[in-house]
Amino acid sequence: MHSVPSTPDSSGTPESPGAAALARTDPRLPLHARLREVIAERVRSGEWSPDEPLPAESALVAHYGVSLGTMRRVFRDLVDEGLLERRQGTGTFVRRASLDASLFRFFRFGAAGSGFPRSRILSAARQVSTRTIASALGITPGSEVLHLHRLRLYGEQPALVEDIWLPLPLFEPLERIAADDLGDLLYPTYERHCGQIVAAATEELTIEAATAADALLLGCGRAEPVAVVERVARAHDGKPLEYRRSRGPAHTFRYRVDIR
Amino acid sequence: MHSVPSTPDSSGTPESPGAAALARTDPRLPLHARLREVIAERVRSGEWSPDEPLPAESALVAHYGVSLGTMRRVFRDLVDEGLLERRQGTGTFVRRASLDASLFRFFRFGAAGSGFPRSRILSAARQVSTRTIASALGITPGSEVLHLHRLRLYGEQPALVEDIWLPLPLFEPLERIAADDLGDLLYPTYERHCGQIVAAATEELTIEAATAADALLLGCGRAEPVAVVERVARAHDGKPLEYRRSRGPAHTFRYRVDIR
DNA sequence: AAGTGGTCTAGACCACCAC
DNA sequence: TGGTGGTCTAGACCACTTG
Repeated sequence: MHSVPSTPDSSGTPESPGAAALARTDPRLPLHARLREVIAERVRSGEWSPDEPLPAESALVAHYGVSLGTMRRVFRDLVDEGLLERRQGTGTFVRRASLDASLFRFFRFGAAGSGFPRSRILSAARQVSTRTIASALGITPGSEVLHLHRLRLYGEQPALVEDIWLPLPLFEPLERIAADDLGDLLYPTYERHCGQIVAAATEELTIEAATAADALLLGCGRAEPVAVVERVARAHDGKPLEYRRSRGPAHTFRYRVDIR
Repeated sequence: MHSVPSTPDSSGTPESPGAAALARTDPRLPLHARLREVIAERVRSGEWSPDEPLPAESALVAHYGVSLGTMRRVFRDLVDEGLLERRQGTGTFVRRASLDASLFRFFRFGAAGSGFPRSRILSAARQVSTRTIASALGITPGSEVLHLHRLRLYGEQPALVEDIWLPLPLFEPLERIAADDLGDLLYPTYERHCGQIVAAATEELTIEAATAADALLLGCGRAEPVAVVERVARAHDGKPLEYRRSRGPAHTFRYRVDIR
């Protein structure tokens, strides 16, 4: 028997189609780490939409010429990383984040408003970016951004005041949508009208005194403490998509962390 | 499911020594999940100290009669869970948490105090537990607890006021230690003198107005907003070990979260 | 040098889901 | 029914740490 243990490369042995991509990665890394980067790069490039499954693991195993165990290790890492999700019997999918609900983990409101909060867009207009906004969005100061100002309420109870800034060439389609049609959830709107998928975010919590304008909108006293959540939302490739500043009365603020 | 085809139970075939423990788990679960619970239970029972390695994976593979791949899956899950840590060439160890530094992720102080904060114990005394304390510690209201009151400072700058409650039969040894000898870090002290290892914690952040006493200690105005961090620290088996309430000036508060 | 965990492979069978 | 991911096994070799 001519056992073929390792597919020696001597003659014109046809390599796996994906071998070239693997060869471009750091050869000092373990194979699973190298393959993980290759797959992650394909995901970040937007090659697969969150609605279409990736090729089956068996197909990718053949494509890259690795074993099933290695391929599964790659997938498990990417799932842990939050890039993918797997559904048995269905396939492997690019994960689409659902961050809109997350903000409300920070605030507790009268149990009355158990449902989802409504949004009222107070204004939507072009604006020249300040240094802070430009820095958050990774753009050059002075370039134009779209600015949304909105109020979120539970029933008639004001809960949060938000300012949202979006880099402008990218989010131009939103300008042609009536403020009332933007919907309560913005991220699906970003995806539908601008093709931008929010995949991750960084939030920073601080405490400040309410401005006169915010106090009026929130129905709290002037200079009363408010909790401020600053969020930068990003695409899979890390590109900043949104800079958001949300304020809510400090007495409604509560946040839980579990430490390992 | 996934009945193990090998090792039929027909004759007097000697089963693996660990088979009995596995048999006590829910047979509908995958083998790796069942074995994970068995190992986790042994860890939580305190069978291994954080300084002694667990048996090598080869030994456990033989003991439980599972394959190496399954054993490794179990270990990887337990590492992800934060229960264990593995060091190549050295062994697998019960993880000991290092939570003392974590509190200071919540607060930013003058970059001056770049080092570690000092602790000044203001008082240490027995106390009858209130309902709140008893509920946090999972003990019956009215039972005795040890109460520590301390101030943490960067240089001469007050940073945090803390109240710490410890269930009393357990932490009695601390009463015989001079307040000045408790040290800046309490968790190593708990381990050394009471044999209690803190493995996890839950923290809850809220915003309140400073009490007169706290304002005095923190050097801030009366009724100024303060950030409150309430922590329940637990052993590996989930038993509450400590209830802690830390307050710091709101303007020094800052917290970052990364959302997948 | 011996023992530990880390990587990788090959192949079998099972459970779930959609068509 | 066919294809997907999930589980489990067996065994080889490598890399790291310690004595």
